[in-house]
Amino acid sequence: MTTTSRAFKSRIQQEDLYSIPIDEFFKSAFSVDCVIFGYHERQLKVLLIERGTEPYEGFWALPGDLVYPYEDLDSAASRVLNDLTTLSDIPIRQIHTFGKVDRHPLGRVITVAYTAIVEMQDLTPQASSWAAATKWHSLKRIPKLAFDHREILNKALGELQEMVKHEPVWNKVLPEKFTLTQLQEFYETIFNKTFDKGNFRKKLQDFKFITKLDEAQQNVSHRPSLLYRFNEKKYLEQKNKGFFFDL
Amino acid sequence: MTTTSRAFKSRIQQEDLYSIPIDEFFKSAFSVDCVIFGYHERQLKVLLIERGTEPYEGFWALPGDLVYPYEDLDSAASRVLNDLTTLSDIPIRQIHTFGKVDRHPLGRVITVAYTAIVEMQDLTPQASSWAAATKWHSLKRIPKLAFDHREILNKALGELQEMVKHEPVWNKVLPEKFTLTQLQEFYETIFNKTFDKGNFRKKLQDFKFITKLDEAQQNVSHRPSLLYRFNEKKYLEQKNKGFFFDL
DNA sequence: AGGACTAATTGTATAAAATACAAAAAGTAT
DNA sequence: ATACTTTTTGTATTTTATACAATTAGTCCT
Repeated sequence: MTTTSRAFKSRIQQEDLYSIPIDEFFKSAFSVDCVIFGYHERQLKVLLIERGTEPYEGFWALPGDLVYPYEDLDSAASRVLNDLTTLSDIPIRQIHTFGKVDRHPLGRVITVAYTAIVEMQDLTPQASSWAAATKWHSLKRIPKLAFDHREILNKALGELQEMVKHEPVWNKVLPEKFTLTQLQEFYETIFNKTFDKGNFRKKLQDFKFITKLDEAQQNVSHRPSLLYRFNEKKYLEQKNKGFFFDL
Repeated sequence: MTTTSRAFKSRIQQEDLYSIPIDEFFKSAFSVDCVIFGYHERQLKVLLIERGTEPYEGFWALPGDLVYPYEDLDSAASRVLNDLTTLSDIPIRQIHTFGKVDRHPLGRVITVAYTAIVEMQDLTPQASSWAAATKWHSLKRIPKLAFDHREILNKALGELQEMVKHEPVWNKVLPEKFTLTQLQEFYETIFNKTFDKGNFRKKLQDFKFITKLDEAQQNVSHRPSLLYRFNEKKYLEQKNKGFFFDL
C-alpha cells in the first residue's frame, strides 16, 4: 500500500473511520499461479494439475499456492515451479494480477500470475503433495479449468508471444548448442506460422549474441548445420542500448 | 489462488499441515497504488501526495489505498483516481504487482500498481481525507518517495511508453477536436524526442480512426490547421484484426 | 566412385517502408 | 500587397522486408 490509507490506519491506530470492521481487511489472502509452458520439438504445451479437493474437485487447474508470510512474490512463484519440475534456474516472470471479488468461492483471494517456459523433454512433472495429478496439455485441447484459470492462461499465452519478440526466452529451452533451424522452429511454434528460411537468418545476423561455433551437427542424413550458442554477455550489452527482437 | 493449496486448505479444514500458524496467512493486506500522469501542452507530470502519518510521514508518495473487502482490484484503482481528481471515465490499467516481504514497515502488504493519464489543465487535485497535500510533479525533479514508490513510478513510465505505441491513450488527454501537431507534440513529450512533421503525418494516414473534420482552427496567426477527431468505432474494428501503432 | 537426395546456406531482384528535405498553400499581421 | 508563420503535400533517397532461386555439403544407395 501507499498512503497510510484509511483502512490501514484504522488497524494501526485502532480508529475505525469508515465503519468497516477492521478485521475484514485481513480475511483475505494472496496466491501465485504459474502458467508453465513446455516446449519440445515444435510442440508447445502447458502444465496443469488435477485438483483433489473442493472447490473444483476433479477439475484441471494451473499450479499455484498461497504466498507464505515471509516469502516474496517472485520466490513463491519459483517455489511452485520448483516443486513441480525440480528445475531451479528458470526465469519466471510476473504477468498480471487477478482480483475479482468472487473469483474464489471460499474467500477473498487475489492471485498473481506468473509464466515460464521450460524444455519439456525428460521432465516428468512431479505429483507433489498438493497436486494429485499433473500433465502436459496441448493448447489445442484445454479442458474446462477451475476458477478463472482459463482467463489467466489466455493472458499468459498473449504475453508469451510478446516476450519472445524482445527476449531470448529460447535460451533455456533449446539445447546449449542449437541450429538456426531449431531456433526458427521455436518461433514458428509460438506464433503458429511459418517464416522464410533465408529471411529469418538475415534478421538474426543483426543479433550479435547468437554466435556461430566451429562445430556442426553429427549424424544427420543431409548437409549438417552449423551450431550456434547464446552469448549472454553480448546480449546484455545489446539490451542496454534499447535493443529489441521483432520478428 | 489455485490449487486448494496447503495454506488455504488449512484454514478451511482446520488442518495445519506445515506448522505455519493459520492466522499468519491472514495478517496481510493488499493495496492499489496509482501512477497518475498528467499531460498538458508538452508537459508530462505525475500526481503525488504528501503523507501525513507514519511511516514515511512528510514523504511524497503515490496515491493509493487498501482494497476494500468487497471491491474488485480495478474498482479500487478507479476509486483512488476518482477521489483525487473527481474524474470517472478514465481508463486505468494494471501494470505490475509489488510484493517484497519488507516493502511496508508495518506489515505484509502487496500492492497492485495501476497507471492512467489525464489532461492536467483545470484539474486541481483534491486534498482528500487521506492525502494531506497533492501536487503535480515534473518527472525531472522527483523527490525521494515513500516505500518502493520510486521503483513503481519507473516501471509505470516504461509501461506508458509501450502503451502509447499500441493504444490511443491520447484519446482522453487531447481536446475532443485536435490538430495533428497537437498529437505529434503528445508523442514527442512521451518519448522525449522529435519527429519529422511530414513523416509523422504519413504514418497517421494508415490509422482510419483519426478522422478529419470540416473544421479548422480559429484565431491563430498563421495558416490554421484542420481539426481531427478520434473515431472509437473504427478504432475497435482496426484493433480486432491485430492492429498496432508503432511510431 | 558417382549420382540421388536432403536440408543448409548464400544470393539476387523486387516491393515496401522509413527518412530527409523541399515546395506550395492558407491563413494573420503590418 | 507583402512579410511571416505554420500547415500540408510532395519527391528523391536510403533502408528494410519479401519472395524466390541457386549453390553447397553432407549422407545414402547402387
